Amino acid sequence: MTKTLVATSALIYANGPLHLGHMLEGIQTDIWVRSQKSLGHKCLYISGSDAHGTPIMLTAQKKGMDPETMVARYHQDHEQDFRSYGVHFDQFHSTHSGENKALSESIFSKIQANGDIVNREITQAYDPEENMFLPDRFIKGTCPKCSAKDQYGDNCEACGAAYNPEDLIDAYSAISGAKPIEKLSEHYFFALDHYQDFLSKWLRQGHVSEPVANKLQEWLDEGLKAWDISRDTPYFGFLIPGETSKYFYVWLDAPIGYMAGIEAYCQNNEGTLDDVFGLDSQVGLYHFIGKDIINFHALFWPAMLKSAGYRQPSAVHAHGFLTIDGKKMSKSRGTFITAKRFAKHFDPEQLRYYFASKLSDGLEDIDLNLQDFIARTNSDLVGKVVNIASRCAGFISKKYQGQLAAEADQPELLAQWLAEKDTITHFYTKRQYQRATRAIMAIADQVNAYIDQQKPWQLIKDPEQSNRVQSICTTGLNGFRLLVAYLKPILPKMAEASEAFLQCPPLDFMALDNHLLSHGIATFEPLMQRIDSSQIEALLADNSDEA
RNA sequence: GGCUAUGUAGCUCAGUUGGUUAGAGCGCAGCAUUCAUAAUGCUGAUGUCGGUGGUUCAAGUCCACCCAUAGCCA
Repeated sequence: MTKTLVATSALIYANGPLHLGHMLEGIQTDIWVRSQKSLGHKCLYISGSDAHGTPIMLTAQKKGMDPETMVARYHQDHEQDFRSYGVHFDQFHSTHSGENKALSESIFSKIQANGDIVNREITQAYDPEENMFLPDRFIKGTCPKCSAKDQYGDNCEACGAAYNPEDLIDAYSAISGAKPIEKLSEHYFFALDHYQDFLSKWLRQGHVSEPVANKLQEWLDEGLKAWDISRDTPYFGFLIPGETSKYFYVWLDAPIGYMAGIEAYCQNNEGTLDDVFGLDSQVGLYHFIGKDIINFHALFWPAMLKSAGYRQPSAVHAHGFLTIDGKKMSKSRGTFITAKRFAKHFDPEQLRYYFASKLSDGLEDIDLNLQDFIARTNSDLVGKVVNIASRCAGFISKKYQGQLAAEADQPELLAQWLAEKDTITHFYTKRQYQRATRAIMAIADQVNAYIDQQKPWQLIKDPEQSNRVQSICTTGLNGFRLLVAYLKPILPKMAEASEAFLQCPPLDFMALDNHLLSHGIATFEPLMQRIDSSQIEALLADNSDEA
């Protein structure tokens, strides 16, 4: 049955270059979308720029440009980086867009009309020199627990303690250095507590995995509280209707950005936003996110949608973080690698395969172990898969004018490898890419073992055995064709090159049943480069990243 | 500090509802092979399953506590 699906990955905060952690999510989602398309489903991939908030405003100030200009620049830069990694969006939109402004305002008023907006005065730290309220992370000071200096307002990096900014000793503004004062302001709150019962049920209906539900259970156990959705000027964002100095908090309009992206897609193509978000929608809606923003996507967002009269996501899929050689990505430790720098030294498809070989449907962090990355690429892709084409193609080109035999030797083997398709596509759908790659490599091992048993390089010496050699290589190359088809969601570029080599139509999961027989192929050319360890040294020595 | 996860061979990871001698790939050792981007095949070695107690006829798998790591705490 053909389904209509929409997948999103988290909108990218538009104040810096893309790094490999962003790529992990983009690649995970892209592989899923490609696999679903290959299965014949209609599947859209929506993402975009997250353009608002204090950090964007301040970064732009520091760079001496308008936030609009900076956001537009990173928007283009990010989409380009994703493209170079084969991550293809049906719509890469922005939260700083007309669609998003209209939707944010309309959702706010629906929520308000539903009685879920409350106003309350709160006290907040205020920078008297910059004349602005300070978010927690822009207040620094001495940790009240361990006395470490220059710690952020929410937690201490030295001892790990969590506290409130007012607990800091000798607090100062990270922007001006001034001592913050307390100031009153009226804020808008979304009455999340009205959705306590709704969310308790929703979380246990399979929309999130059990570990995620357990995590969010903490919030429910403590009792949900109203969520502050407004910020005072100066702020880069959308003004709250009827206000002149109060804006929507960035996390209010960020998830609405998914809707804006879909609406923009519909305007350029077909359908309406309501097809996806209407209460009777049958479209599968899947959010791929990192584990740090689970609360926004699996508590606040479903509640907002409920209040505003929309459907909820079919599922929220959270993944872990990327570490590099076991360490957190961090600029100071030199383990921060931008997408651009990595792509200068490696074929991005190699990273796609490496990530796939380690990704599961769980929350565990993924480690990019650079030595392991070499081993995986060289042994799986070059040594196993591409090697099959390489070792069969020579015979076919030199001895048979590039023609495959009319019949495969041992067709039952091909049937067996083809029968693995359902298992493999199931793993893709379940986001168990590690299992998918294992299943695929197990087939590659079988194809290589088969060729080894048949020893075409010995048979070729006997003219009587010529037809057998041709049909053995035909079996080998058809095995290769299936392997490439199975890998195509992960390696779209290598698959295209292989299609050109095999001179066959696009290798979709839906179109694999007919093997290539009495069929001409092109001359073999290397489809994937082996990695040399000197490339890692070059990557680590390269300091060309944007400051 | 509280909570949620994670901790299995040198490396990266599987281990279903507890059940015979704990698995895979890479790496390593030996053999075979030379068609292939020094690729492939066969054989083999390797683990106090983070620690300590406990439940059980039986625990990597359940329980308690401890240690380490990560994330979250509106």
